[in-house]
Amino acid sequence: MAGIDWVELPYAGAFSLRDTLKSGQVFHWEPLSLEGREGVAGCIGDGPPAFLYQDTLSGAAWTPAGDAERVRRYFGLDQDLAAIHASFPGDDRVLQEAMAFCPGIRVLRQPLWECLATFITSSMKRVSHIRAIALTLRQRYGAPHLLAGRPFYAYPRAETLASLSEAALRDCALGYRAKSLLLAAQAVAEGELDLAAVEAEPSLDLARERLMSLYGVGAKIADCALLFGAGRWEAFPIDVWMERVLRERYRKRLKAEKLRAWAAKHFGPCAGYAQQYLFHFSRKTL
DNA sequence: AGTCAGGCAACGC
DNA sequence: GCGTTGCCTGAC
Repeated sequence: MAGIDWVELPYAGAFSLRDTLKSGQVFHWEPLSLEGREGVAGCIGDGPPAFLYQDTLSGAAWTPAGDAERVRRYFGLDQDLAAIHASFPGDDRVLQEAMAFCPGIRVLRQPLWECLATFITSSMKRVSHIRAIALTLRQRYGAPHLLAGRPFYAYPRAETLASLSEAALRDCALGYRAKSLLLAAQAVAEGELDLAAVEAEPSLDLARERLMSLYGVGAKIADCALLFGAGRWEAFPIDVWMERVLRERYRKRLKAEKLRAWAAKHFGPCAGYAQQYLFHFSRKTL
C-alpha cells in the first residue's frame, strides 16, 4: 500500500478521542491499526470509512489528508470551545467538577439520519446492545467499504430501511423498536419528514416537534438527535443519568419537562454541551 | 429464573 | 394532566 499522506487536525482547547467516543453519543467506531498507528475507524454517513488517531502524549490528532475536513467537523474540532465554556454559568461548581473530570469530551456532529435512527433503536438498551443492533443493521443493509483490508459498513440509508418489512428489522434484534425505525425511515424516504429542514429550523421547539411527530420518538430521543446529529447545543436530553446528577448534585427533584426548562435557564445557550460533561461524569462517578 | 436496562405510546383515572 | 403498563432482547 502506498504511504498515506497524514495531516494533523488543528484544534483549540482539550480533545480526548477516547472519552468522546465513550460518552454515549455514538456507537459504531471501531479500533483499527493503520500503518502502525492505533486509532479508530468508522463510516460517516454514506461515505467511506474515515480513520483518526490521537497521540496520547501530545494530544495531536491525525487523519489521512483526504478525510481531514469531514473528520474535523464530525469530531467537533472546529468548535470554539472557549466561547462555549464562556457561556456556562461561572459559579456552577458541579459543572466545573464534571468538566475537570472529562475535559476532552466534544459534542459530535453526526449525520442526522444515522444519529436519529440509532437513538430510536437505543430505548431501554445498554450500550453493548445498541452497538450490536447498529452493527447488524450496517452489515445487512449498509454500503460495504474496505479499509486496511477490513470491511466497514455505512449506516443504512432511510430509503433502504423504508423498503424492508418490520419482520426483517425485528430479525436484527430490534424488538418493538422495529416499528419505530421502519416508520421513521419511511417518513424520511418519502419526504414526509425533511431532515434538512429540521436542521435548518431556527426554533429548537419546532425542530423537536417535527422529530417528535415520529412514532417512537419522544423528547429524549429528539434531543439526542438534535444535539449529536445537528449541532444544536441548546438541546438538553434528559435520561435516567441526567435525572440522577440533577437530583443528587443540583438538588432538583423535578420531572424531565421541568428539568429541561430549568437547565435551559441555568446552563444557557450551550446547555446541551454542559449536559455532555455532566452525563459522562454522572455515569462514571454516581 | 427473574430482573432490568441510557423510552415511548396507549391507556386508565 | 398524571401515573401505570406493555413492549423485545440479552446481560447479569
